[in-house]
Amino acid sequence: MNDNQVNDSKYRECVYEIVRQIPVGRVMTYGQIAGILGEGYTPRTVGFVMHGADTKETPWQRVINSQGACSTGRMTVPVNLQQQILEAEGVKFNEKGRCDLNVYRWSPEGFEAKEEKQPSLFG
DNA sequence: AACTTGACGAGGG
DNA sequence: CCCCTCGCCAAGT
Repeated sequence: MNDNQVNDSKYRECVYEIVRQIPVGRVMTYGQIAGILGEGYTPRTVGFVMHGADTKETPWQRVINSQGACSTGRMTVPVNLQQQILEAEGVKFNEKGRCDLNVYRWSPEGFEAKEEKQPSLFG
């Protein structure tokens, strides 16, 4: 019996599912993922869940904070490792360690609707 | 069962 | 623009 423990990590799986869909050169914020999952999910918990992500199966580096910066801080990984990986994927960071979310922020299909300019439906 | 911690976000000064 | 505070919820002790 070793396949029943997967059922317990259902909460985390939802987060990983979205993160794995982030294409190369793109990023998402913790709050954005929390907003998509909604029920019981908050930026705080998403970050906590991401902390347990598999570095070989989940592109954890593509998840950054709302400021467009890496929040890893002084975690188990070397300083700014996340930023280094993203830069290798094509994401540009400024000297403040922040990138332009208006350019790199990505959303899964069905959740990108936010500023859809209606082509003058009646005029 | 209760308290504390944590890869966050928004608001106020 | 930077710093501080409150809210938010899961997991560890």
